[in-house]
Amino acid sequence: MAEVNIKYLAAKLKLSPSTVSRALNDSYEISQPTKERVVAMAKELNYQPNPFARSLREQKSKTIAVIIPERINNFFSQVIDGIEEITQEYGYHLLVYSTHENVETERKIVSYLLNGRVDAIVMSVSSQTKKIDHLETVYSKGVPLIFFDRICQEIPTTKFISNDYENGFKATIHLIERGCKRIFFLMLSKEISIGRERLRGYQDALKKFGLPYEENWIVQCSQSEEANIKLIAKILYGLDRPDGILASVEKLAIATYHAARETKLEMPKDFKMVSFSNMKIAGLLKPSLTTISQPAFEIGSEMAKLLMKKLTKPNQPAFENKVIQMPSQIDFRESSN
Amino acid sequence: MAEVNIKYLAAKLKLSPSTVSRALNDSYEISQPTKERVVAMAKELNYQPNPFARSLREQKSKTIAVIIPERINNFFSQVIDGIEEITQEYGYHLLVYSTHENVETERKIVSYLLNGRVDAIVMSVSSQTKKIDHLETVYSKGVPLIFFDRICQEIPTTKFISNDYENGFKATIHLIERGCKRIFFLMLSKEISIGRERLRGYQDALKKFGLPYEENWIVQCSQSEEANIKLIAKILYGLDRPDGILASVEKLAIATYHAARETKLEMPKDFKMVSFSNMKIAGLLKPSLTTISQPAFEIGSEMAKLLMKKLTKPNQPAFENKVIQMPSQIDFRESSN
DNA sequence: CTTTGACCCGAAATCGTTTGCATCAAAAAT
DNA sequence: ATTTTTGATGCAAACGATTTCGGGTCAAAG
Repeated sequence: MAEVNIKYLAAKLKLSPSTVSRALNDSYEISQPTKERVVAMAKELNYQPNPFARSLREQKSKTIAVIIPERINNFFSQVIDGIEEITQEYGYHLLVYSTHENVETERKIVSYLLNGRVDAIVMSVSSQTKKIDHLETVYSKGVPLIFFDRICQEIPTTKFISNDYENGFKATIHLIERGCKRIFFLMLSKEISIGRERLRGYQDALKKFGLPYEENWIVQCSQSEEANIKLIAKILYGLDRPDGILASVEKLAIATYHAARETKLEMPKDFKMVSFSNMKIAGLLKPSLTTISQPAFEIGSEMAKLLMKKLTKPNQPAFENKVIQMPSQIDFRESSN
Repeated sequence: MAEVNIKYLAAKLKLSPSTVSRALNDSYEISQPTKERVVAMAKELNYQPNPFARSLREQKSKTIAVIIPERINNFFSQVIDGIEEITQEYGYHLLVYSTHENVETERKIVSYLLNGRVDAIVMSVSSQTKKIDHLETVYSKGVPLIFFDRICQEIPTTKFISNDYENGFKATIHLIERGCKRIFFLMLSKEISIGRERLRGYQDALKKFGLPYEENWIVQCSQSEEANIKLIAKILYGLDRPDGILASVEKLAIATYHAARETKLEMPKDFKMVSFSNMKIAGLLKPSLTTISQPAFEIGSEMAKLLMKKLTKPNQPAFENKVIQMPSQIDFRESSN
């Protein structure tokens, strides 16, 4: 493990550590020949500067935290791919955390990150997050913070989402046009912004067409897959069962497939469904699923670009308090036809 | 941003930084009353030790790197969930990198990690990895290293895989029993260990049943989804097309679904398929897919347990040079019946 | 002949912790 | 009464990099 550090390098070259440092950082104070000599030797000895020494001195870590509610989810995976695409060019590293939709875990993770370990945080809040004092702490500590998808409106920073309202609206209209009269809305939690926007779109669409709807058509699901399947199956068994379903997140669409199987109901004959989902194989399901998919990769890369601008250029202002919308795409398939 | 550090804390308490440090680390040298006073003040001022100063001093980072070939893959996501489950308890952080199946990217990522940034590396090598000098460098530098799934046999460390040979064998026999005579094997690359083992199982099963097979039944696919679909479609259009397919990785099964659709062939009527896959919704596909799924979460958590033992206890030996097998599960579904 | 400035480099401080060693008072042992 | 032990704390060095400050050389300018 005999680490080769800058002092060792300096000794080898019969130079001082300061000169070596400057040479490696291409300082104007060092002569060309010396620079070359240093760089050559550094390469030969395979010198790698100690990241902690540097971080300590520079007060920055070249590391970004990404906090997501769950890992087994195409949307979030794609977003991270998008982020990495950009940050890798700049030599930044990604610490990835999953909250598993648990607020307590979220609070804990966030608290780990307040000591300068990361230069910025990119996050999508858990569905259970109601109190947001931990997020306010992050903001007030001055850690650059960006939200996406599940955003927290109260914190004045930049947020990236898709046109959720519009797509909730469009999807509902699509179902109405396909003849649905009793359209249910499945959501994870009232807390999350994304669900609320999609819900508003749904409600406004019904209103526009003068369709009545009842409170219990808005179904609050939980984190438990089994519980959700049971809940949805119960709804499908009911006398006043839906003829249309709008699932605000992918996992609820999946649960609905299982529930449909259990109740022996068939899409799109017995009811139709549209879901927000970034599943790649939506077209291979039985029946294939009509989806509204967000430009996940682009959301990730756009966020990263904004971050890199802020972190690598001097005198950058704080992130503006605004919401950036990136359009989703609707793919019509069998489940709603 | 006025950071509260140990010096500030010491001044407030009218103690020296060393005493404060020892008190916070619960050293026996410090009296109980002082300890309490220090801890109380630390809490009040919300003191968070600077991780870089600590890492620099301690020569360890409490960070582990996880390197995977792709993010949009249930198997890898589950593995990471498993790792995180354990490491989080110990206060370790996870740097996650994707190579996108690209060796050059893999080399670059690995080289970033040789400077002590991480205390250990957990990885699954890219399908293109043939030369392994970069991995040897990691090993020789003494960075604890564990492989999983796509392992590198040449490096003498602990590796975690599933019973791939056995399952390749079983899956093939299953297809044979279902009447298949011309079973093709789809693989990503000859380089990856996992593919080789599964292939051996396939070959031995055919041999056992005295079934002849031709070289071109072993199909080498690429990274491009489209190219794979075209390739498989071409095979399915062929006169000597397969009546059974064993896909050694999930993405090739997906490609086969698309190819089948293109060629208007139907599973399981025209050909049957079994795939290695950790897809959760294999049962919802049309037709539902017979899968061999690895205990991904457990693989992750077992690796993490081994790591934590090594990293948190004193005088731990290097990882043994051995392969740990964790049994997969086969779920028979329509695609092979 | 002195001054100026460009150029190249080194000593030492700094970032925030941890820790080996020194200190020093009080209690215990002689 | 003197020495030894014990317990609690402080001083200063270290970890490995960057950077401020300053020193020296040499050529051009005054």
